[in-house]
Amino acid sequence: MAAVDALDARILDLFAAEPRVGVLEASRRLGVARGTVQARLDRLQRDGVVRGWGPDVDTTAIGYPVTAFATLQIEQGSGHTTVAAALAAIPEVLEVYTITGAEDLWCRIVARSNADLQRVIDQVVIVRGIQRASTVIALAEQVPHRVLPLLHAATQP
Amino acid sequence: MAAVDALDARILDLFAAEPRVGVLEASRRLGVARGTVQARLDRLQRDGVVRGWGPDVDTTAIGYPVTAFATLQIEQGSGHTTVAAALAAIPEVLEVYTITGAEDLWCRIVARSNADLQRVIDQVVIVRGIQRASTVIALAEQVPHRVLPLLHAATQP
DNA sequence: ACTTCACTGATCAGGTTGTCCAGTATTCTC
DNA sequence: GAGAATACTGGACAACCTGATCAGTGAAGT
Repeated sequence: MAAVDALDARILDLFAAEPRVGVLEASRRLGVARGTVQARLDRLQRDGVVRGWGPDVDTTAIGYPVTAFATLQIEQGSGHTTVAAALAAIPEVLEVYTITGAEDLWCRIVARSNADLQRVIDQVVIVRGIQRASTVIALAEQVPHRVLPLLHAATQP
Repeated sequence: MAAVDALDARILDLFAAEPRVGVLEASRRLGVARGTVQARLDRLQRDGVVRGWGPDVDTTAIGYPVTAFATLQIEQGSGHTTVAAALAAIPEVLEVYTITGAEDLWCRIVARSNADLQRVIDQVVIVRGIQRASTVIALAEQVPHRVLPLLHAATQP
């Protein structure tokens, strides 16, 4: 596990808020030397704290305004991994986890409309090994995905 | 809704794979003029297709290897928004949605350990208006969060 | 046929990057 | 407490990239 301190958190905050600032400008804003910012970024990446800097694409903006969460039961004997691999082939499936509890898999899916969601679910349940799917629709995004508050909390103790 | 074409998708693919490439290098790799890449990026951002370029922080790497999904029932009369705002104050709560079905809210939470998860859940259920919480633990990340395959699919028709 | 739009290829000044370095402060180890 | 390791600062350098702008070309829509 990698240790992150308050400066790391401030650096990532800044780059999250204004991705276009360069290392030099960041060092000015944070009041540290440029080499420090550069070294911190390198370290964060090397330690795996930062997985990447990919663009955050809004699915609504590209025509998929419907988000749903599906929990799946799979047949005894079907491997989770095999089923998950088949799900990965469906582009509308954005995320898949194996979970505890009565259900086996959890996934996040998107669709162009509620009617289109049926089409996507059909693609999901047709996957070999899936026994049952239960779906709920996300009505509103109350707290958008975020990690930075946690990062700050992690630097406290 | 913004229209995205294959070139947009290729641009975002490239920047997701290699965030450090500049606009100039990207234009060379993609075989288009630099101004085109620049204009596309500006448009994608302006149209809201790209929300940002924030660092993808790995919660495991910063000491929170446990991910769980909680569904909450809230008391009749308690506003979803009020409850969600209270949840937003807990850094371990990474995401909150209102959902259809028997439950009212869905949220993603992380913790330092299974024991620590109890602490976080306690913080969640103590929020005024929450009646009941049901939690499942994510055992394995079968398909990590992704959007780019969908982006490519959206450019097909 | 006309207008609009997007792309190309080019230019320009200015700023930034990557990479060194020596000096200093802090923390850790023996 | 002494020595070693580590991290940060402030500076330097050449090479490169950015943001902005331009005229010219092709395609699409009116």
